[in-house]
Amino acid sequence: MAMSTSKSVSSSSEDDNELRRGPWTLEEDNLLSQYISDHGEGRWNFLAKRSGLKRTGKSCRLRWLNYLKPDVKRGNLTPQEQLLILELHSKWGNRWSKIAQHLPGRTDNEIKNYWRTRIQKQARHLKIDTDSREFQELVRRFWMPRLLQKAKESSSSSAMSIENQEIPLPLVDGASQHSTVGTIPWQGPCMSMNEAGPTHMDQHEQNSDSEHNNGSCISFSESANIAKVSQQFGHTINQFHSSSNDDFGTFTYDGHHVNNNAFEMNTFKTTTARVAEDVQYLIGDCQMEGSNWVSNDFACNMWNMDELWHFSKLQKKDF
DNA sequence: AAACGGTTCAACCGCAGCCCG
DNA sequence: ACGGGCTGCGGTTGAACCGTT
Repeated sequence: MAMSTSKSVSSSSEDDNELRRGPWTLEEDNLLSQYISDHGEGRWNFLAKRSGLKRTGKSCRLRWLNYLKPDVKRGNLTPQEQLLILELHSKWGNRWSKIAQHLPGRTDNEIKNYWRTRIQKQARHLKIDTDSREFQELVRRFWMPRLLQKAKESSSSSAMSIENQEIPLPLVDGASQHSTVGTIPWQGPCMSMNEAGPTHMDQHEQNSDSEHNNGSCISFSESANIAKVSQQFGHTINQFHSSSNDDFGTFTYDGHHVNNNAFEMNTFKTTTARVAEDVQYLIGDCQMEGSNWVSNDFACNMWNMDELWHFSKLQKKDF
């Protein structure tokens, strides 16, 4: 990756005192890593001067946090992580660093790139504004079920339960202690179209009581309340079987006692299948021949644009 | 094989907020 | 209260990569 951009990399022969810009070399990486392991991170401008790097403190900080830091996770985002990003973005908008705090090992830069290159791109293709309710509906009713399906597939293929994949559900803004770790943030396929958008709702959402919803239809703003995600999940299940109890730390489903902190794979599978059924209903005959979204690698690569397009058309009829 | 166009992601920039003298 | 330095955030850029023709 050692190349020089006309704009960004200064020639060292021109002026040894000039700051370097552009891609980092292996030597620079080693120098920075070594300095930080010796002296710790922080005081970036000081570090930049003392380490011998011809970089700004800012550049050093960025390189460390986004690339060199040992706990930075490499590779594609998992479906679970993608789900979490969708959910958290619906709540917080472009608060990348805040979102990143809830995805261990992922950087704000990475999440921002994911959003812009994957999510926003799809919205652009569909001529949908990502701030619109239409888009939020699309996310909730189309993408999330698919990610959920994908998560299920990846979980079952690796013979791991969801709990073992360590999908952290954030405890945020004084969120209820009932919030859990390891719960997929799915709230069900139907939402009220009369609700306000996802922004500026922090105070309101703390007071919103999802128990007042009818169970099958929830508002987007409420569903975006991460603190209640697991609760809503229980209600979604309740929609099918009316077997949940009021304690959303645990609930029963199909006669099984399910702990929200680590709900069982069987439950997850069954629920996913039902969500998929629901989405099949929503999409109906509009599924394109040969576009098997279950087998498509939609979560890791492109979404199926045919389906998205048809789905967005369906939605537009609703508006 | 080469050219081309689209996509990805590391890195940069400007700005805002915080802290401290 | 003010100004300067530092840090962190979000938006943008562009080279490298990848798939298609």
